[in-house]
Amino acid sequence: MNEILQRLNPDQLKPVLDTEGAVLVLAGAGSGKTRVLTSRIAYIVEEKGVYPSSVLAITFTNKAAKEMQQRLSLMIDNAESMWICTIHSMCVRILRMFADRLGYNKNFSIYSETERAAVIKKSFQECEYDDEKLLKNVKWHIANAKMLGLGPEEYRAKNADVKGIRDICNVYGLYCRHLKMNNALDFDDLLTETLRLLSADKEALEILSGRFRYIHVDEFQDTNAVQYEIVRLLSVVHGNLFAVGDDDQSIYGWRGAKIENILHFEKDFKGAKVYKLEQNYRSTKNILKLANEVIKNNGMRTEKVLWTENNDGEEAKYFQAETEQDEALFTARTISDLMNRGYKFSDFAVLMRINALTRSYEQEFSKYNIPYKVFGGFRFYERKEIKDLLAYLRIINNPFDSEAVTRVINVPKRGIGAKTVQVLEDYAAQTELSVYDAILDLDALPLNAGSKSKLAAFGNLLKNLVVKGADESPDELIRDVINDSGILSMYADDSDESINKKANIDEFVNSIDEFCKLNKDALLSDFLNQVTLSSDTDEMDETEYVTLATIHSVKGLEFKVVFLAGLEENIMPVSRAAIDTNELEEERRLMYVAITRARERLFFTRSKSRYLYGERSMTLQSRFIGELSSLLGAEEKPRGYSGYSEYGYAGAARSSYGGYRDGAAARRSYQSFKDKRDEDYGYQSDLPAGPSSSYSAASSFGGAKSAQKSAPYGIHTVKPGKDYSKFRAGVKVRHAKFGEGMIVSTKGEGSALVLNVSFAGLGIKQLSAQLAPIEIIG
DNA sequence: GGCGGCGGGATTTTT
DNA sequence: TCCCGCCGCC
Repeated sequence: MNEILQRLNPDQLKPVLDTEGAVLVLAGAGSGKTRVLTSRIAYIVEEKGVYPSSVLAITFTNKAAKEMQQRLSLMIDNAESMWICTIHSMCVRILRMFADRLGYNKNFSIYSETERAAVIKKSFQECEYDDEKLLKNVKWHIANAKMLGLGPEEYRAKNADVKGIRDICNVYGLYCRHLKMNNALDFDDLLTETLRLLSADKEALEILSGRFRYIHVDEFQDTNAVQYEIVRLLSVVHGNLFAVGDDDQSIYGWRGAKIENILHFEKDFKGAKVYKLEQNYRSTKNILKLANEVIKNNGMRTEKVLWTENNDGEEAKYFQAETEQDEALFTARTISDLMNRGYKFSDFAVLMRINALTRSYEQEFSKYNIPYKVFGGFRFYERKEIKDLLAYLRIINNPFDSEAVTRVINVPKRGIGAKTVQVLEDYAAQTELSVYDAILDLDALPLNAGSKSKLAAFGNLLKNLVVKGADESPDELIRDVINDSGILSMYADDSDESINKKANIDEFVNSIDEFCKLNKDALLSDFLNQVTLSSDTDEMDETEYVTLATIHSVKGLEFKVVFLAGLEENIMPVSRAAIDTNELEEERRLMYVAITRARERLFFTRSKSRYLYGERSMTLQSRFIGELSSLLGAEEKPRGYSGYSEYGYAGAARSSYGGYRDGAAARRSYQSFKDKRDEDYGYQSDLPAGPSSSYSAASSFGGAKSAQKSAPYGIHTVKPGKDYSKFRAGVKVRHAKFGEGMIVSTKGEGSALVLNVSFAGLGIKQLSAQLAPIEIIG
């Protein structure tokens, strides 16, 4: 134990030893708040004799939870009996414990944003509204009401002056009814229902607050009103609440997070003690200076100035590109340069405000054979083919889930169309049963014989699956779903799209296998909950790749080298923030979060023109660059590309994948995936070696590219001794992506040989002979 | 009821 | 640019 405490500085030690009552730690970025949290938990268990099972720790992501659990299991016994999870996971566990008291079946479905939107739309149409503007309004208000924890009636009462509030709340009410009928909860319901349980059911509150004697909340600045209330209720008896947060890092205001939770902590919890951590262990002095410089422009914050004993480090660089390709190219080359100086791919992150900016990076990184992974944006589980399979699983888990039933009633095509579905839904609504019940109650339905027989077949399919669900494990069930539903018949042709989708399905099956292996005796509902509550950063692993991510998704993470891309007005800050001080301040906090992710080197980039939303337009430099101008080092001039002498990096030859995206891929082993792929889809198992060929293989694979966890980058070897002397002006080449072209000039020699190649319709591209996916033709 | 073609709208950020 | 929804024809 002493060993653990000795690793803390005096500021960190104080809150760790202050074990009783309410404690708030204002922890600046990189000040070791995770260490404080884990040390404190270890301390109360080891020194104060607190049972691990009395400990609750709420984290912001599943990844953080997993890491904390791992660290603690090294420090103390019985760490697995602690509840360390996100607040949503915690609520799921609580709700399952008390589901019957709330009128739910404990196998309730959890609806993500997609399902929510679908049900809202359905409710909207059932109310016979058709004004598109009203629909948008409804969506906004439902989200708002949920954030505040208000039901339809309460919300209407509180917003009587809002135009169209009647219509809005009609739809909202119907939406709630649908979810209830489907035995489903959306993300917000998980919170509000838990809160309802805790405030209405004294016994439940007693049981829970009796169990959790010591409550810890990480990223406290990002708790919203409902979450705050849950935490408050849980700790009201003993008052042992330990909250860690940083108001400067509050970036979820749009999701209802309230900085006030931090700012008013002392008022809300009488006798609360507040500690500040301002020493940063992560970044260089130069990086911290920038962080402090930006954030001081915000008005509403607790005064804090980060300092460090670390070195000055490199000055941050600012690069203004002409186009987004240039911007990505600069980054790709800088990464290549730094790779020669001992950095690893996993040391780099390119951070951006919006997902839409990743494209040019994906292209350039592929060209340069820089492996990357995209976080944020479309998740693996959001793909249509995966959602379809998930819907089948959801039905098995919870047959009342009519949303899932209607989703797959005609997937694959069974000749059951919208009209038939309408009849089923009408019947379900009248009888207050589910669509599943309606299908099994065919005789009562006003349908012709043809439709009935089709429905009967579908009903049998579902019934059999549900029966199997009673005693099969998730990995067996998914195979039943695939076999019995005949879903693969949809992707029987050999188009790229079908191959891609089948590969995704394959990965999905693998992910279930892995889940079952990791969690013995796991139930289907455990898997489904995990899937809906996981984010793609949860899937980050030790593999070597560059991280392409939104700033939001890298909260809590750190990288040696950070590129902050797209520093332009209307992107960062995003356009609407220009007119609203609160929003602008949140954008500035985003900037602060982004800067403080960097440990050693920081690059700011922007493009003077950008292709966005289908058109190219000129951009304006971000105001945040202006706020930093006094500190920014010599601007990196766009100097053609002649300034870069190094085009390769040591070890590039080992990398043969162009890059891969999608989070779920990370868990699958490359080898098993490859084998499977080869036998199932008739792939050549021996891809021609070398960057060019494997790049094209990767690109044709679209989203299914798999991380190579078990055999990283060593799988394909580069064609030995590429003969660079053949790359001369006038020679025709074929590029994996650009097609045929002709070399117009060359520069450098050996592995540093650079080619200017002219492609029809694309103009002249500059390519590395060693790395670019090109080959000589004719 | 299925399917192809066309037109309009969209892009903040996510548990 | 891409995706989705709608419409009209098979």
